[in-house]
Amino acid sequence: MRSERYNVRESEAKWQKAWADAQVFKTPSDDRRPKYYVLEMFPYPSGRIHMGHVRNYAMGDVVARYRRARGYDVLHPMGWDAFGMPAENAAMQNDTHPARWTYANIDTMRAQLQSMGLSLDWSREIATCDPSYYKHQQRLFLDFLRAGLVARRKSKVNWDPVDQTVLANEQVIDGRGWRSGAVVEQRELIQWFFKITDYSDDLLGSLDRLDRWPEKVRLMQRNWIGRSEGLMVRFLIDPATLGALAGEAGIDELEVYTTRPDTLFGAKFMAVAPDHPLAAAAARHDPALATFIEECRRVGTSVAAIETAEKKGFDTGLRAVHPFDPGWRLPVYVANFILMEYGTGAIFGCPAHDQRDLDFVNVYGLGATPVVCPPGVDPATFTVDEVAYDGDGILINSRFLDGMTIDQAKEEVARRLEAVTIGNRPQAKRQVNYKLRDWGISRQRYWGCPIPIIHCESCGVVPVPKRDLPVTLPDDVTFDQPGNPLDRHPTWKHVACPRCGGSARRETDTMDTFVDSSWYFVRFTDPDNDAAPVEPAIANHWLAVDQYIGGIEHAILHLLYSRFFTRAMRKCGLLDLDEPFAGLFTQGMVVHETYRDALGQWVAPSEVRLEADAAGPRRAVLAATGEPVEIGPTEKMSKSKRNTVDPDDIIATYGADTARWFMLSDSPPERDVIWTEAGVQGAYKAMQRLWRLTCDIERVVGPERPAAPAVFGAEARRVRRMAHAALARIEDEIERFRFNVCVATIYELANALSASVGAIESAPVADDLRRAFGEAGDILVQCFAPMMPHLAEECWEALGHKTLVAQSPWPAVDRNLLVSTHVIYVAQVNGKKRGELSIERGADAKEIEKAALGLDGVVRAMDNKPARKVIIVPNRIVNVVV
RNA sequence: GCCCCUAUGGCGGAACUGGUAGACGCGUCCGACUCAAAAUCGGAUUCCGCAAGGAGUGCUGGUUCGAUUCCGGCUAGGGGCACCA
Repeated sequence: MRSERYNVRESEAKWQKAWADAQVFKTPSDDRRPKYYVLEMFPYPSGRIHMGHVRNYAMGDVVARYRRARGYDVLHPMGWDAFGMPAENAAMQNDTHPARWTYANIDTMRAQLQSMGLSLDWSREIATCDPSYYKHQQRLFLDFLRAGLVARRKSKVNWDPVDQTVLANEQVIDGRGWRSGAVVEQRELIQWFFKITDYSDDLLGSLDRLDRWPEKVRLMQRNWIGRSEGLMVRFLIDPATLGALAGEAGIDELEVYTTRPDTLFGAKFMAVAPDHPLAAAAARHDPALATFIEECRRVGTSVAAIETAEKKGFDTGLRAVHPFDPGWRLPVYVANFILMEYGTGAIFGCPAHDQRDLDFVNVYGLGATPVVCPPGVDPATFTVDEVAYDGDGILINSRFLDGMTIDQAKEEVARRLEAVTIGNRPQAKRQVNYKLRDWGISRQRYWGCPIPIIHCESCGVVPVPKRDLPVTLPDDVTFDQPGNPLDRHPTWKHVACPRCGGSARRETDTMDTFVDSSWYFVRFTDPDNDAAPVEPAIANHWLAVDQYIGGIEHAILHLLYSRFFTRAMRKCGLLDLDEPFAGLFTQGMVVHETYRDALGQWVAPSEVRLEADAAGPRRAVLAATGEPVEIGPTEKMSKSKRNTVDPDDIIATYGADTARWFMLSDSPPERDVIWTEAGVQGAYKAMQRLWRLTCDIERVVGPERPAAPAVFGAEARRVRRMAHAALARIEDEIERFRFNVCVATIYELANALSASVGAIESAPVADDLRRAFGEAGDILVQCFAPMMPHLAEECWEALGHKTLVAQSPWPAVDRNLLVSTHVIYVAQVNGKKRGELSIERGADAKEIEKAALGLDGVVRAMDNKPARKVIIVPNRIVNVVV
């Protein structure tokens, strides 16, 4: 007789050791079975794992264990995204070294992850801050450089004044640094760039083929890449208006990019960005304009500034000639709402059909002539004053375009202007534009991968020869002042030029940490390779990642960069792969109620006692003092609001299986899960119930499993049918990432088996039924094994197995059991249920109709009226229409 | 401003491609066991109604024998992008 209570702590330790001893999760490199690569986004070693990690890795582990049972050669690795600012901040605050802080955190978090019982191949563990990793990243940089995918140029950058470093566009959120939250400033610096824009079109077009990605993520990337089709149009400047500028180069014309060439006859003005060369040229002769430009710069690009800023402009005095009318002049303004970074930094303004242009002319009184008339509106009376019209319609007030649709007019304008030649070039050409910018990777920080470049006064920019890699970070650095410790290190940056041997200077910028995470999934396929970043044959075998799982917050940054890296590595001959992640799942967050005490201070859940009040509202008090606590909104777990729960505490109290089970029950994986104490206790009870059920089944089955009988009796058939139906459903739901429905199905099976076993009063039980219970018990345990692996091993052993369930093949569904001889029809009258009838499968329509019309409920509802029509849906429903 | 998603009992959520709305869990109530409690087990639990029955998937209109599911129009909540020409 077994213990009635499942001892979580003992069992979890025992089975974790058993898995490790048998090396169950180590992925050999010479397996012939079909491969399956499942990966969860690797963590930043911040100190301790949080519930978000638990959820992420619980899901990934379900997939890994399920695929392993289904006979796949599964790769399921783990590593550390280990470079980054927090390590430097910690170094500053605690007088430690970023490396020591990082590796200590890794040790802590590794132990925590191991306590979760994840089926990871720890022999492949990597940390991006290890020279054995970043050495290869430096090689990749040099490969990319040789392939023309790296650029070094002066550019306006987003400068984070708190972190004292540059940020990529993707890392600026609402005008603030994504990490520090500081308002970002604009600075001009020389930066290293990865030329992600070389792949704008490919990165966009390939999204259509990522059919196992969430539509939401594809859409976000599509918008981020921001493709638009338009026309580049050259406007000549009327020489008579040049004034003091006469004779200067490059000011005789103004090129603009437009997606609405159809509205050319609605043009009222031209405008250029304050940074536009034309603005600069004009400002040299006009101090007032120079002052205006200076003002524009000061306002900056923060969200608040943009929202409150009025449309302002400064008339340069220049006049542009309308491309279709040599006598038509357009004033050229410098305007604060034109961005130098997009298009050509210059526009023609059509106020009637662009809100910004309309706001602008309403300040300067330039008027608005509508040139697109909405359907059903009289062109003679159609005017635009406060709200620009950007909808569909027919061209008006536009000479030869009148009567055309917008598309026809765009085509006509493009066709005509392409045919006009000015100074050997056509006046216009069609052009595709993207919002996507090249990826600036230079960071003025210490704790990152050094960029392997040497600056020599005579040779210029010289790549570090591959034989000299890695360029390692110096250990003896100080963090007692802001700025880059590498830059102020006494000796590190002084080196001999590899080309001429003269004195030279190392590049002191390090790479953006997003570079580290853009190829780690490739490195996992061959992590010990010292000769090269990857072995193409091995990488090509394992990649693409079959299932990638992580948070939606990486929808753009990390996923877009990784897609770029895959293409860049392909160009360098390192990979033969289109896309890195064939399947992507973005999980929801873990959220928790927030609590505040009487003073408004945040209170942690562990300090709060919830008091159930029969019907009234829920109340909470401080556990220590009984003082009331206000229950606030349920939000993402965060340290600042103190609404976190430590996974360690949960695992110590309830076990890893409980935490995993709770994460998978109830909430659909893509939605937020609300963490509650009651929910955890529910999961714990479920675990104990499953254990008791297994013991009950084992008692009925007995020590020896009977052989399969020639014929199963009715009850045995019913038990087997329940088990196989649940199994079929669970397979389907796991593959569709519907773990909450899996959990529900497991409960259903457990409830049914429990009732069935409970009904057995005493021995002896017939062999066929014992056999059926044994089989059903096995299926039940194997179904929850991916989710509660420790409990499953304990149950598997209790059921008399000598093997590990982690190494057992997934049971095969016996489809014959799922087909029953009778089906239940729902009988409806006028679409309302009035009864049901059990009838032999395949009965003909007449028979079904007769049976339905004979049901009491149907007769009553028909109220003596004749049936006008009877609709029969095979095996489902019969509807009588009266 | 533009784009997208979501809305089902007290709560989290089920409902295959239009076919029994509310599976499963939490909570609550009743009962059993117990001196008592915890644990466990059994039952009830969308709303109105004693019942028969009726209403019901954010609101509203439509298609259909039949709509949580499809289409149109709203409302609310959430998210992404954002002077992108």
